[in-house]
Amino acid sequence: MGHHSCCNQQKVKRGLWSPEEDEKLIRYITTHGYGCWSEVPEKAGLQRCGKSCRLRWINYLRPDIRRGRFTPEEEKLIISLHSVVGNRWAHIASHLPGRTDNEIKNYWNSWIKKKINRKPATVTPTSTSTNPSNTTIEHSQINYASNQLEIVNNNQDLSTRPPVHQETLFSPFFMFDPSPVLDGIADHNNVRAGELFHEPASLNTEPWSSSNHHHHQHAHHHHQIQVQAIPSSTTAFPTSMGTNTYLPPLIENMENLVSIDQVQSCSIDDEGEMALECLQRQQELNEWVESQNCSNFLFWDNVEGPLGGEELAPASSNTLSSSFPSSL
DNA sequence: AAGCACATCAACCGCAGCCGC
DNA sequence: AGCGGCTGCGGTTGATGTGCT
Repeated sequence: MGHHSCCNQQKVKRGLWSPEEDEKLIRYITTHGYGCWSEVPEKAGLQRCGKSCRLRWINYLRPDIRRGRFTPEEEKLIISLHSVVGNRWAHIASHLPGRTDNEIKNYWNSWIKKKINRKPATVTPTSTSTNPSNTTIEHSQINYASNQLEIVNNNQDLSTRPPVHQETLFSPFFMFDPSPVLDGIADHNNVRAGELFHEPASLNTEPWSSSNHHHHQHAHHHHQIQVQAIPSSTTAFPTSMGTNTYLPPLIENMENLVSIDQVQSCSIDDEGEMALECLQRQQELNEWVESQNCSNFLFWDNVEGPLGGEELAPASSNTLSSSFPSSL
């Protein structure tokens, strides 16, 4: 096997990250950004390869990470998106604010295992449902009851079925109706339900100097941190992160950071869809942000309750302990 | 209490694609 | 055009946690 090409240097540490390493990485990123990941380990004083640093940051340390159990709504979204795009975890993650592709992938794999194990019991003749909310999920039928998800496949496993209909790729909300759950949220936040998912999804899911459309991003975003100040008086980090108790001095600088993608993004994907709808959404988002006094770009804190946020890991203890498994 | 099986999740690996030279 | 460096992605592994017997 051997190490990755970027890790050929002497004594590159592997395995779980220690709290000290995390602190070094956070401290470096918050003060310098990460123009070139290959330079990060050296400059941050880490015996890690750049790839490992990037992974650690993206999957664990970045401030907008959302941890804890997936809510039923997130599960629905994952299922819907997976039925459309297949195992494109990064794409799916781009629609789930604060969730990482790794997390979704892990979730799906473990979930699929359960499905496979339970498969004989889950097959029901409900695939003829006329419920319009399910009509675009062509080969599967999803039942939701007591947070138990049931997928009934028509002779094909979701995990192996190829993506369908690229034109529906970015319209997950056309596949099911989130309104019963989200109405309250929309009312509360003066935002339409669709926006609630759509906008933050494109806002948060990639690190500051990155974007979802990796095919064209490198030259545009590397070697600089796109920074815009948010007139924020409160922390921009999910409380569920527990960062308030972990590294308060280190995250101070980050509160006012938001990528140009977060401001401009409209899920411009490599498939190149969006344009007018995107621009409209951007404008709506800007207006909404202004109307909200820009207190926060992370909606999830606000919607935590209605969306089943009680299922999220309790802020401090759980998150902290899981943040540093090596310290346990 | 001990041992085992299973579940979860952080991290690694290899590859693809892009860019600059 | 070819090469090397870099990033991002998806598949996979391995350590740890948890529940059951």
